[in-house]
Amino acid sequence: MRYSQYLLTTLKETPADAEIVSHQLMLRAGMIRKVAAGIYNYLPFGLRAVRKVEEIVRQEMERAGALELLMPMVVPAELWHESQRWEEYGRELLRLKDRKDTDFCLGPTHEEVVTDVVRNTVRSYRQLPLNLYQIQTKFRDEIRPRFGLMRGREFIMKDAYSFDLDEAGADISYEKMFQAYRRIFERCGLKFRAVEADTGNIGGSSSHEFMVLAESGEDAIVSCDSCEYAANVEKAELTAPAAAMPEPTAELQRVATPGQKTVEEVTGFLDVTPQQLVKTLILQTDGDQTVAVLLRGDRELNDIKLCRLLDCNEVTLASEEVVQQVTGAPSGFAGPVGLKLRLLADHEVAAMADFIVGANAADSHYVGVNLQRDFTVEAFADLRLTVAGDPCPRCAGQLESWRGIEVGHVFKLGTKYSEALGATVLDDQGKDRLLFMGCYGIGIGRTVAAAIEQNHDDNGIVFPLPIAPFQVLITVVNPKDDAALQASENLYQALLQAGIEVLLDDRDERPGSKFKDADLLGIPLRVTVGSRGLKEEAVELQRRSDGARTMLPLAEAAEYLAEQVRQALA
RNA sequence: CGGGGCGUAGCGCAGCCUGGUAGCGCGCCUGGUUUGGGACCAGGAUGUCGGAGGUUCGAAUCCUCUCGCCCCGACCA
Repeated sequence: MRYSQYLLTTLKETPADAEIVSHQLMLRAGMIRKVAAGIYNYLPFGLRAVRKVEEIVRQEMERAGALELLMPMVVPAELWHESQRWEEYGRELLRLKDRKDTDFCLGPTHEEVVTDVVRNTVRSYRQLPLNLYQIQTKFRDEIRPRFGLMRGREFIMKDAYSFDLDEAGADISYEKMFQAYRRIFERCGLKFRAVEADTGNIGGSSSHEFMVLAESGEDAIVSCDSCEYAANVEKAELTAPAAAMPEPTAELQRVATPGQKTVEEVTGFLDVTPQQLVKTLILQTDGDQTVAVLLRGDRELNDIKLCRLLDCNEVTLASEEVVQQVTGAPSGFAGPVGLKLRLLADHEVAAMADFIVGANAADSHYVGVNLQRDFTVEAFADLRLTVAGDPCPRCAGQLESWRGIEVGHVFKLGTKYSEALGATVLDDQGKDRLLFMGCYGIGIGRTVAAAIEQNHDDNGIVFPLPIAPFQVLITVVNPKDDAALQASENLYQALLQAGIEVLLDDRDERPGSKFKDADLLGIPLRVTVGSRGLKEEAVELQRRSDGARTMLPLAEAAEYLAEQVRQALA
């Protein structure tokens, strides 16, 4: 491709509304342009990177035995009614009506549709196992899209769905996809970790997320420093401390704490540590239950764990009015003593004695509080958010924490959808059997963004070669210099012949601008053709990754570059 | 949806408080000089000041409403 004929408008200045570096660079390098919140144009240069990732995904899916199909983006509501998700999915599901007033939605994921395909086409266990995938535009009406392609409302996703006769088969399919994902992200040149994850509203029994490690990641993950355990903090388990409940030593006593509401205020006022306080959260579920949860003062609630325990979809902090009504005090003074509410406590609380709680009365707390003696709870459970330093649930190690960008997610679904939609096959006994499913997603655009997040420097993008829009960039220092123009033209043609993806910067621009653009665009191999080198019948090769420069004899340059590309792709 | 902020040329911004000719830098177009790290000279184009209503002789500026966008929280590939 000749730069002079390409649509590639780079920006010198960073657009004001881009916050994270991948978004800024994608905008500056002319990869994407925003159309509306969370909705983007993929410009030619950006689309090439997207296609690269798609191609790697395709190859690995095919290698794993999956078959590509394409399902519609607009999905009739009927299918979503069958799975109950029309009601359950919430407002991320963009609903619309056609001219006949029939309900449709824009597909945010395709379990229903693919299950419909399979129930209508697969009759026998002999057609199994089956894995169908597509690469398609999804729409989720996110509450808050952000960070460019990192969290769009419209985004390109690879989604695969496996179908097996039984759970053992489904486990094998899951493992195959797991390995395929590893290969995909390795080939994309990413540093990542597979972690245990919550299944959210996709449902199913277990899942793993593939996290690209990056400071800007929206997810917190923990991993063990001595075993293989790694999990999203939402999911990370904590085993109950073995310590027995300590004996009370202090009397229950009410103290005045005027205006001291937060944990910091109360502990500061009483000159104690947050570890000596038990906070009482008054929460409401989407099922309109009100419950109280006890946590050690320095801990945070993991609402996903609580939801699982309460079998609800959402918990929110109760409003000031509700707190006032159930505790008889303004928020900040709630406590378990005498509280008439369902009362749950984190395991850690069971190991505490002589602690501090709110007194359910304005401006006062209790000190010297003890379980059993002063109040009882309905149950102890694992309810808090894991933090770095917590013990590993699998071994004697300690957990470390990281930030990650979720680029892939694999789920074991079981029979949730096959049961809802009635997807069965006949087994070897001639009996109907429900299919065991798995589903597997990769955010294509997000993977590109994550790769940039992980591979850039102050001057711009540093594309890993396998996903670079072009592999080689030829910079003609002065296109008015006929010898240089001719030499670069020859090199360009030779590289095209060799099947190399090459961009020839033949613009009549000052060299400085071209070099700046070259750095910004991040094409892995840059060849500079100028009079300086041509005197020695040579061109200069500079690697974007480390800036290393070498002179290449003109006659061998094409072959050498082609070999470099081949090696990088091997 | 709650909280915070912003909408003025393609991009980055000033002007608004205290109403009176819409500006700067970069980019873009034309011509010339220049050519190994964002050149220089000369000339040029570009705005319904997010939108609607109001106040006023007069509104980018003041008032009301509205739409959009960004950031922090709950959702997710």
